[in-house]
This record gives sequence, C-alpha cells and structure tokens, in this order.
Amino acid sequence: MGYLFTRLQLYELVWAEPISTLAKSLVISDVGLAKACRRGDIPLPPRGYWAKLNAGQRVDRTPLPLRAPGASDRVEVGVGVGRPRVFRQDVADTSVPDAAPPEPLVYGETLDAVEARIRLALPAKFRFVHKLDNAHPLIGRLLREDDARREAMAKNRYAWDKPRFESPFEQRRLVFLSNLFTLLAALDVRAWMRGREARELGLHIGDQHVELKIDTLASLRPRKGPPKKARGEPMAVEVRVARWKHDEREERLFWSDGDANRLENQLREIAVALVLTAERQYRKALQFSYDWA
DNA sequence: GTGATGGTGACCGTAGAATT
DNA sequence: AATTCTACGGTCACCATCAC
Repeated sequence: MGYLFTRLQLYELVWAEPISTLAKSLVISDVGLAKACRRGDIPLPPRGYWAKLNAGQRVDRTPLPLRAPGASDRVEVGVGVGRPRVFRQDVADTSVPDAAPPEPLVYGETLDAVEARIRLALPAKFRFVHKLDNAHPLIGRLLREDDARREAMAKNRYAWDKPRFESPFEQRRLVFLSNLFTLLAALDVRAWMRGREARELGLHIGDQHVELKIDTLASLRPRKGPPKKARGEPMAVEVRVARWKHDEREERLFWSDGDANRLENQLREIAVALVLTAERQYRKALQFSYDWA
C-alpha cells in the first residue's frame, strides 16, 4: 500500500502541517515520510517552523526546487522495495486528499533551459586530472584488481590472469573515465561499470539510466577513416539514447578525438550532453506512457 | 531554565536483486 | 542454491528551537 504524489502535491502537504501528523494520516512513520521527501528533493520546514507559526510569528517557506534533470516528478510514499509498484489504482480508495492524477505533460522548462541549468550546476573550476593516483573509486577498484594480477604474475610465472589496464590506451581510457565520473558526481550522478575489461558503462542520472561506450574509434566506428598513429589509438565516446517505441529512430551521440580537439578537451560538453540525455529520456518515457494511457 | 515539539542520524531487520 | 549487496522503512536517542 502506498501513495503517489507529484512533487508539488507532496510539497504543499508537508508545508501545511508537521510531517509527524501528516505521516499518521498517510499510515507511515514520520521518518519514512521525511526520507521520501528527501528522495524527491522536497524541502521540509526547518526546526521551530511550526512553533513560530503557532506563536503568530512570520515564517517563510523554502521554495520547491526545480526537478533535477532526468529525475521523476513523482514521489512514492510508503511503497516497499520490490513489491508491485502502486500507481493509480489504490489512490481512489484512500482518505488522502489530492492523490496523484495522471500527470499532465507539463515540463515547465524547455530543454534549452535545462541544459543551461546543467552547465551552471557543473563545477566551474573543474580541472582535468591526468594522473590515476586519486582516481574515482570505481577506477581505483579496477587498478587494485590489476595490481593483484600483476603481483600474481610476479609470483607465479605461469599465472594466466594478466593485468588488463596496462596499455597506454587503457590507461588513457581510465583517466578519462575517472574524470568524467568525478565531474558527474557533482550532479549526484552515479556510475557503474562491468565486464572483463570494463567495457559496459552506465550512469544513473536522476531516475534515468544512460548507457555509453568509450573505446577505440576503430571499434566503435570500424569503417571510418584511416587509423591515425600520430598520438596513439584514437578514442571515442558513444551514447545510446533509450528508445521507447520500436518504430522510433535509433539515436546516438558521438564524440571522438579530433585533430586539434582531443576527447579530454570535450569532457565538459560530453558531461552536459549525458545529463541532458537523461532528461530527454525521461520526457520521452512520460510521453510514451501518456500516449498509451 | 523547563517542557513541548518535531527533525535528524545511527542502527537494524527485511526483502528483492545481483553475484557466485 | 547459497551468498552478498543494496535500498528501504522502522525504532530509538538525540538535540535544536520555540513559548513561557
């Protein structure tokens, strides 16, 4: 049993009465309700707010911040993990006012505005770090695993498990990934990677999931251009924008080393595009469910 | 200061997902 | 199949803030 609110609905509720009393009418604990609000990036009244209000003092509401790119506008309250997600059906038979209606397709913000907001949110003075000594935790783990393999090789000449990230290209790739993940972490983006050579990459952005590939240009675009040997194997980044309809044209974003513009110099643009992709996916998903409602 | 109110953080059990 | 991981919500202790 749970409730589904839009962020604005829940915001109005938690600023209308203390969450401890609101929680009772929702049959959830106050702490659980507060956590749901935090998940939805909904500010709660500060300490002393209700006491001030009751004493007739002036109080100010903290405004509801804009929805983060790729994040859902819906907040679930009191729905356990894994259990069937409750969407609209149980709302009608509760005593809770203002239960969520089918969401209208109102975004309130153009994609251009979202992009501008992403640019502002990225740390202005981020510096690309070319060393791996303080790498992003995920990269650090790969490096430690490689160290272990290297040690095993030194101990036993017949060890078959060779280090995987020693070549100049792999090192460059890890440096790039570390910088990308670190930069995106400023926007609460969580990264994951898997596969023997960490070739599967993904990002959790808001409530969206964006997949990408970072590899040699030759492997991502096998037929394009003659291989350049000037500065080693060229690298490229590819992002697949999730499709929601089968007839939808497949959409990919692509960057690669240019003559003057290596990928390292495009890091910021790539980060912006990745987050914006999450927002676009969210809107497409919403449009999709709306069309089928 | 005192008592009331109410938000926060640490910790825990649970359950599904992921991994082996 | 057994395990580990992870996210969640609950309880509890704590403490910030208020009116008086």
